[in-house]
Amino acid sequence: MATDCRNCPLRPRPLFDDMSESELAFMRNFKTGELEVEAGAQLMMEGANAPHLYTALEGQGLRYKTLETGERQVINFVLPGDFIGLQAGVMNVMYHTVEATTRMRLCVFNRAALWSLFEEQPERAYDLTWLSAVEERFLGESLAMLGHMSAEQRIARAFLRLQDRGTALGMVKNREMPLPYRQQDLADALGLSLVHTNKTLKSMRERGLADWRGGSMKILDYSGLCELAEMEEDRSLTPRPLI
Amino acid sequence: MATDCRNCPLRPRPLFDDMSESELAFMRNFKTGELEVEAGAQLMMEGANAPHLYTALEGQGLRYKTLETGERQVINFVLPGDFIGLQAGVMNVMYHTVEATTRMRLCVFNRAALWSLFEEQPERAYDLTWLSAVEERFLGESLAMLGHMSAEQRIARAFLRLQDRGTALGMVKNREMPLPYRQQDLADALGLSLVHTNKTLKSMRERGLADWRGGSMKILDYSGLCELAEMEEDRSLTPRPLI
DNA sequence: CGCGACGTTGAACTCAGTCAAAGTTAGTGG
DNA sequence: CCACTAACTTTGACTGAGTTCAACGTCGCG
Repeated sequence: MATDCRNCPLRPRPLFDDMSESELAFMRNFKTGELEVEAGAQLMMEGANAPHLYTALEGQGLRYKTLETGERQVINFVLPGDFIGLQAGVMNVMYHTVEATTRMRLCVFNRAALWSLFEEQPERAYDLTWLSAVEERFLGESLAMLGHMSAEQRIARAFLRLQDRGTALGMVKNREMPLPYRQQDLADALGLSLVHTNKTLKSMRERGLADWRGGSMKILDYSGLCELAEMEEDRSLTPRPLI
Repeated sequence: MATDCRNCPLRPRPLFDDMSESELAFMRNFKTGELEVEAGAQLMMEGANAPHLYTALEGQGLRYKTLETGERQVINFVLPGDFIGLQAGVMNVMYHTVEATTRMRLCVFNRAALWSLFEEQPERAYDLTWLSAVEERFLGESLAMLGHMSAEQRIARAFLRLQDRGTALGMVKNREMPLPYRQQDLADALGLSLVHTNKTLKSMRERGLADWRGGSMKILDYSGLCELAEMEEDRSLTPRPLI
């Protein structure tokens, strides 16, 4: 039973912008259904086109590129509210793969209708560009992270960024949130080897900074982590459009 | 004397998509003038808003982020045809700085008119999103590069990417193109130290791969560089919109 | 119970960073 | 025309964070 956009569980969150009546009407029409996929499913494949666009409703996933050498670069972690398939939508081909890490529920949009969005809903088109610009910003920050930070700092920063997003989505209780990824996933996101990631995680656990085991990540020393990651202690995410 | 968009020196290049009459008319109106800046000028500043958007017409520049520690992360090299200020346009603030490396000539657009672009010119809005998606793709590749490649490979890849862009812009003669950056700029782009960049450049020069000195970069062994960079020898850039 | 996926640990090695100093070049002003 | 400076490049020596290799441990599942 598909959720009506009017009852979207995500949109009421302060993280997401309000939607006008006309936008809502458009979205209800734009949305063609819902999809539930099992953990491990590939939603989008690098090099392929895709007939659908998605917005994650529930569950968690990964975006990654596969390199010629077989290694992976994780581009980002996919959480509820994330729009999936913009590249395929405008460029007709994906340049990274999107995979479900847990079982996921997704809103499905018809790619062919994307053009009508630009024609009929300039606000929504603007929002799409906004999202793309945010992603660009995020990737720029990731680049800086890989270019200039130690393993410990990268992990601290990744944890804090995830916690920020998790907080805005109500996934955090008592500085603890579900993080159902493997160590290899984090290593591939941060440009580190699995072994070194493992050792650094252990040291951070022992030093009482953060504890990530069994699919759940808990921040133990918030201030310490912020300092390590060179991040403000007082942060909040800018509200963003939901598509 | 400002160039009329009808006589745009860039648009006829195969790198750029054709433009319809109505798009051209819109662009002529959207463009409010031209700006010429000296080498070293900052066009956009991180954290600040900007009243204007630009498209580079001539000259070369840099996009970079400044980190808390004072280090820089170069995000990308700015060449003619690049659109500057999308972040400021949609997010009201830049998250990186854009600086002219050489004297530059730029088309100037009024930021306030950006919204009219979305309202009146869905094709142009689509193009803008397209550009943003391309940038996202590029950053994803850069991330993979920093995460998984050796210093030599990163430099090889950077050179080839620049040469691809330079070729499409007619800046390459005999596998040689102007590259007016400092070694520090490349180092900051690739997440390497200046010293190591210098030594790697020397070794690549001595091994007959590529020679970059005095503001000019020449590829000596194309096949060798491609192999090193894990790139196809036979590449071409997808035509893209010019804004 | 055995297999596969994931996590943990130790040892050896190496690529790249840091430090420190000298060389080169272009520009400036006396 | 030459001393002087500032920006950039080059070089050598030393160091260490992170990789690689190779096991071993643990847990859930068919």
